[in-house]
Amino acid sequence: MSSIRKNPETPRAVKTTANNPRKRLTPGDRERQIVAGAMTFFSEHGLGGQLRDLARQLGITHTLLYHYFPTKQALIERVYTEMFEGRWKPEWEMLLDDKKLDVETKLTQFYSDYAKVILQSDWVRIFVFSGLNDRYITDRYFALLREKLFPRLVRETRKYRGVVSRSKPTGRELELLLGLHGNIFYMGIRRWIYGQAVHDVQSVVMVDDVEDYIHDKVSAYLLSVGPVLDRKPTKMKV
Amino acid sequence: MSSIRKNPETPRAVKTTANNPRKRLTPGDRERQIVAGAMTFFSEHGLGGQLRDLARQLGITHTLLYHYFPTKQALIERVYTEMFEGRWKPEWEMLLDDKKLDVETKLTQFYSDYAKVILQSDWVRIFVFSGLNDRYITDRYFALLREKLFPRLVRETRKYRGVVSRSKPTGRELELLLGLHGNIFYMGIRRWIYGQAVHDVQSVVMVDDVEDYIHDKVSAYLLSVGPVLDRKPTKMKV
DNA sequence: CAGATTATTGACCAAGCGCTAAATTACTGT
DNA sequence: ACAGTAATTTAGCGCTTGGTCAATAATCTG
Repeated sequence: MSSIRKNPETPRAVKTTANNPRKRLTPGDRERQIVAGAMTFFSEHGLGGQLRDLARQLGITHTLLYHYFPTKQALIERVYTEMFEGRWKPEWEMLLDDKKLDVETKLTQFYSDYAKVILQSDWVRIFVFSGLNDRYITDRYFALLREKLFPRLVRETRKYRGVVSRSKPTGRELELLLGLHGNIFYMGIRRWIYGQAVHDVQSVVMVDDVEDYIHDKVSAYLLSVGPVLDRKPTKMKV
Repeated sequence: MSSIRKNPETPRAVKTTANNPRKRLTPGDRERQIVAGAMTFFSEHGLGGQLRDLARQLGITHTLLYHYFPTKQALIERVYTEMFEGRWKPEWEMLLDDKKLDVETKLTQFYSDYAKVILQSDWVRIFVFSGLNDRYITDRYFALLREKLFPRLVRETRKYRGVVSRSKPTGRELELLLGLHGNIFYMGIRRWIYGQAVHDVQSVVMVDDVEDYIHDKVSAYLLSVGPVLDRKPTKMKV
């Protein structure tokens, strides 16, 4: 949708003039350029952004987009796979399966690196756009997490608590875990959806600065999950 | 924008026929009906949803909307104020200021009631839509939180930890607090943006079921904030 | 029941949308 | 140099959009 207020600055066209002649790229280069441009473009204007505007931003005409992608949806799906499916690192699973490292180190290392991948404007915004839209990627991505990540985190958490059960995780167990996971992602939401500072971190890409926070969050999670889960759920009436 | 895929079911018009004649409401009733309809409509289709579709859903023509609201933006802003500004309860501040209650009870009671207000499809979705769009409400809403809520929560957290300082909260302090806050809100995001179950809670309105989870989250926060903050920030290289 | 009022509608507009087809113009190999 | 290929553009089609305005009809007043 992108525009409840009419777009403030119309992207300036890169006009084809005498000293700025029509550029002719190889199909491969042009396609990569389009996909890269589409990523940032859609992350800013939403999946409903106008192809004419994207084209203008790239300095080409919108019809050229249709030369490379038969339909807008095709371009979007290309962005999906490249940005979300393509950035999952199998080494994360290996790290979490490593029997030599202690749990706190593993979780902290994993989420530090994971955060570097997903805590970026493009990733967060397109993800949320998709969630609000048709959930095309969010559904698939959560399926990925449920298969490859959450079971490992549950296992490690139990190991940390000294619990040996291999049974299906309880609702409260999962809820606390998703609390940690959401905690990390919420930093991205605050930064790139609400435009609120993640404290003192104002750089375009969140990197080292957040590592302390992530370590804090992981520690807080591990520190509290045992006592909280061992406590009986006492409904406090309000 | 709402439609990357063409809208699946077109809202059926309530046709004006012989046995379903043109309804004539008082201006007050009609206006309320429009605003109420707009809330759910915009929460589903985004602020970019078509006024014609909203009108069709209400059983009127889109021109009638312009009789009550001069522009689409005016209607949206009306929704904003009614849904966000209008639902903040001053009694929350009184509850948190109550000197007789212990911290854990206060936080749990507050977030339980707060969750009932904000953890609803309309609220969460419109909030996030706005964040992705122009941040019109999110900015104003965060200003509200920073003024009326966060200072109280910081104060209570310190009281719980036995810390007497009244100094400006540190980044890590705020980050852990926002972790709790985001934890609560993240339940709504998961449920109404990602369409993922908040474990075993599938009802349209989240009510009692989440209270245990909220209590868990508050406990986890209070339990861990002291030890984590007392620990030196040790950068773990990844 | 006549007439005034006004809630509601139908017809319309200019701009913008995704998308198509045909014309151009920049490269490539010989 | 010159033809062939194909990357890129110009022109345009059908549809939708936010918004306008005069016509219609439901209700109120006398």
